[in-house]
Amino acid sequence: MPLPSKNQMISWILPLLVALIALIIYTTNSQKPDTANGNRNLRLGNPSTAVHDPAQPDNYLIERPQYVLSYNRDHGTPNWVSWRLTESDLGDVPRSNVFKSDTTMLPDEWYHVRTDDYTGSGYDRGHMCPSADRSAPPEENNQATFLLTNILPQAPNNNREAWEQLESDSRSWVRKGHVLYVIAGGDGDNGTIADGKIQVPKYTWKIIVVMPVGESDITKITAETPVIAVRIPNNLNEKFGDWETYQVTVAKIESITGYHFFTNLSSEIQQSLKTKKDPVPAT
DNA sequence: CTGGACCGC
DNA sequence: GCGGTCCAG
Repeated sequence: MPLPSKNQMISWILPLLVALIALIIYTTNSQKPDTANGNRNLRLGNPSTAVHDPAQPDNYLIERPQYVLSYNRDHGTPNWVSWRLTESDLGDVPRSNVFKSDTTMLPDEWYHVRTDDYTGSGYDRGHMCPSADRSAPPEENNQATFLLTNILPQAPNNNREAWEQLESDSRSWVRKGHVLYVIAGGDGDNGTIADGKIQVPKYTWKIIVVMPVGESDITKITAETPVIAVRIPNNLNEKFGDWETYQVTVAKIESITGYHFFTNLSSEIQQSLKTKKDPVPAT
């Protein structure tokens, strides 16, 4: 058997080396996800300084191309979910409708909330980043919104009425050319479901920064940029009004949650955005 | 996966 | 009617 030529050696070793290096880069990156500020969904700041570190199980950063969130292991829900919404996020991908445990982003030994945990609870599997906000191809965008780390138990009348109407109006603003920076979550204690594995929040809240038409760069945000914030009761059998009924200041949500929003903006602009209640943009 | 329900526009 | 949110089987 003749010795392999130099060329044959290279044809074997080179791909092997490339594969090895790629594997090293891949594993290194999956342990250290993109820095939070580089993700388009978290440009305004990280409200609870969440980190992707199992030592902080109740403020555990999960970054996806579709949204970024802080997960609370002991609540089985996100603390908050943050995403950017633009016209190019809206498309024709059908609603996946398949709620799934998040098996890729949580430490193996943590409890992984299952779709069955919500069945018969009386609460909806309430999307924070909505399905319809991630309807542009590929399908993974929509499927990602059905991961249960993006879900919290939401009273049906909250989810399907006031909350849904605000989501729908938001998409209407986006179709008129506005880019939105959105962050949503729950606060308070309305008991638990699934034998205590999932905490039900007493309120759901949402903050929306409405960018000038055609702008997505946060340096274009001024003290006059509209901000819409709501905090909606999450009680079964609550009688709900229009979402405008529930408008609050961002300062109110900060004082209740202890989070700090808009930390990537100047303190002057923060002060303005947090203390005003803006009129509702035209839909 | 399908079919059925709700709601608001 | 439609499009959005779900549910149960």
